[in-house]
Amino acid sequence: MPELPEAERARAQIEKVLGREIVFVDDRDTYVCRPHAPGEIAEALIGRTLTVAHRRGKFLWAETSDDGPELGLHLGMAGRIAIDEPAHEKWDRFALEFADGSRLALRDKRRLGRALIEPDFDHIGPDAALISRDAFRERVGRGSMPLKARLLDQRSLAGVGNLLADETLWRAKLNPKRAAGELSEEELDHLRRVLRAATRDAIRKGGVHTGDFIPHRKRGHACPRCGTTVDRATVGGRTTFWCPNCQP
DNA sequence: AGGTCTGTTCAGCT
DNA sequence: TAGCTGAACAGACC
Repeated sequence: MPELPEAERARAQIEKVLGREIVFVDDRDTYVCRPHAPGEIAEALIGRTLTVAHRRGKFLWAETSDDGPELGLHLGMAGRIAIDEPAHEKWDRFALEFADGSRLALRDKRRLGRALIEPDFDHIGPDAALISRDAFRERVGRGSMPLKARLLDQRSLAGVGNLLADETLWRAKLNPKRAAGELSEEELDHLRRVLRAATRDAIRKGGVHTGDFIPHRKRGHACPRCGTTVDRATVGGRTTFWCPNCQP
């Protein structure tokens, strides 16, 4: 279940194959490669190389040589980038093969990942790890939506998933159900600092889904800070855990 | 073995 | 327009 930290690892993986000539593209999965027909992505990429790998939030894209189209990739909920691993017939939803025999695959059990050319990121907000203080105040601190729902909205802010949202709100001692627009500037600034720190920690630990990032995120578990049993509810359409004592 | 849960994005409502 | 709901997917889990 990739979030920003996992996406950054994936971007680094893509960097390993920059400059290699693409000789084959497996774009047969019309769901993952929508809206393209089979062969369209292949036609656009064969003969070119990937030149630069970018990321904003969870969205990945690579520039291609000779003014070629950009290649957009998204890991969905279960995807990862596999470099030079033996091909997996079922789970490799998209793949590039290079002239030197190496291979890049979008390996995704759930099939919610995406691969497409000329991706459009106009509607995606600034990266959660890079957003300025003023932009954060403006984009997050508005509206009547629950604060957690606002953090998960990739148009407001790109990169925060369910686990990172819970971890960040727990560290910041903010209740996920509070209306985002009712936070003070001080609370928003604090939230932004905590979010950046939590994101850095998650990247360092190799991702947010390693198990120990937010250990109390289970029914009936105790808050690591005060021992209170955590509450559980659906907020913004997502399962949410919080400490009713620390996050009033 | 079957039902429930999982998370992100997007379409389609109000 | 803002915000909410459910569909899409398919494996993990109980």
